[in-house]
Amino acid sequence: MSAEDNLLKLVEVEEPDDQDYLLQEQVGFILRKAHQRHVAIFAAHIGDLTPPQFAALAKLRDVGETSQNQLGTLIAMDAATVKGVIDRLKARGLVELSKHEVDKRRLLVNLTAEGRDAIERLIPQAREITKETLAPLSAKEVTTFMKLLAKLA
Amino acid sequence: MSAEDNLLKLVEVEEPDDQDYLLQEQVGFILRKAHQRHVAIFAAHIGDLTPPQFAALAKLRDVGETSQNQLGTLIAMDAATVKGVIDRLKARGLVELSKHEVDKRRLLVNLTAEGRDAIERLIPQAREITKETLAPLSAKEVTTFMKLLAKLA
DNA sequence: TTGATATCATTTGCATACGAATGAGTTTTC
DNA sequence: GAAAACTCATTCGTATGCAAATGATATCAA
Repeated sequence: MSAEDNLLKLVEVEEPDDQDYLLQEQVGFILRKAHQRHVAIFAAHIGDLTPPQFAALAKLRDVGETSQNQLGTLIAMDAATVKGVIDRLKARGLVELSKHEVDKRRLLVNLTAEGRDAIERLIPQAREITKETLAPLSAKEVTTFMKLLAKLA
Repeated sequence: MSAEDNLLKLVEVEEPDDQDYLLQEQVGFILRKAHQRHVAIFAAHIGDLTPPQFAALAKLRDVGETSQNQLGTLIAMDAATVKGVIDRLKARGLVELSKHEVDKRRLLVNLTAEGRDAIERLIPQAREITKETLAPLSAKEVTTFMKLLAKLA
C-alpha cells in the first residue's frame, strides 16, 4: 500500500460518511429502549396502574388539590394526555373532580380516600421499581448516571 | 420543644419513610422526560417521519430485505407495533412488501428506491438530532452517559 | 407420519402522547 | 370598559406501544 493510499484511508476513517450511521448507537434509540425496559419493570411490580397514572397520584399526594392543567405541568404531560389519565383514575374512584369557585375555567383534581390509600401502599413498590431499573449500575454509577440524565431531561 | 421531640424529629429525618418519595427524582420519571425531549428535537428536524419510522428505514438500509418480525426484533418493536409502522411506510411508498417463497408465513420488507433516497438524505439530519440531544453534556460526559445508558437498556 | 409446539403475522382493545382546533372564561392593555 | 391576548379544558386525528387471542404455516418428537 502506497503512502498516498494510507493517507486516503486515514481521511476516510476520520471523516465517517453515511455508511457509518449506526442506529443502535444513537442516544434516541437507546433512550427509547431504556424507557421500554423501565415500563416493563413497572408493569411487573404494579400491574393495575400505568407509570403516568402512578405519577398523577404521587404528585397529587405531594401537592394536594390542583387544577388538571397544573398537574399536567408538574408531571410533564400535555393537556390532552392528562385529561385521559385523570378520566381513568376518576372512573376507578382514585381521584375526584370539582370546579374552582373563583376561576370557572379550572377543574380541580384531588385524591379520594381510596386514592390516598392506594398511593401510600404503592410507594414501597415504586422504590423497588427504581432499584430494579438501576440494578445494572453500581452505586457510584447510579449517582453519575442520574446527574447526567437530569441534565438531558 | 423537648429533647425527646428533637430526637423523634431526627429519627424521622434520617429514616425517610413514604413521606420522602419524590417523583421527580425517580429514574423512570426522568427517563420519560428525557425521551420526550429527544422526540421533540427529532420532530423539529424531521417533521414528516417519526423516530420509529426512521428507525425502520435506517435498519433496512443496514440489513437489506428482512421479514417484518425480524425487523421488529432489530429495532425493539413488538409485532403489533411494527406492523403499523410498516403499513404507514408502505402507504408512502418508502418500503415494499413481498412474500417469502419458501416460508409462507413470512412477509418480507425492503426499501424502495424512494425509501433509500429518503434515508440517505435524512441521515445527516439524524446526526444533528443526536448532537442536539446530547448538547447539554460535555464530550467526556457524553462518553460516560452513553456507556451507562447502554447498561440500562 | 402425525400430534404437539413453535413461529409469523394480524386483529382487537386499551393507554399514552402530541398537534391543532375550539369554546369558555380571565387578564391585559389601551 | 371594550378589544386583544392569554389560559384552561375539551375534542379530534394520528401514531406508538403492548397484551391477548387467532389463524396459517413450520418444525420437532414420539
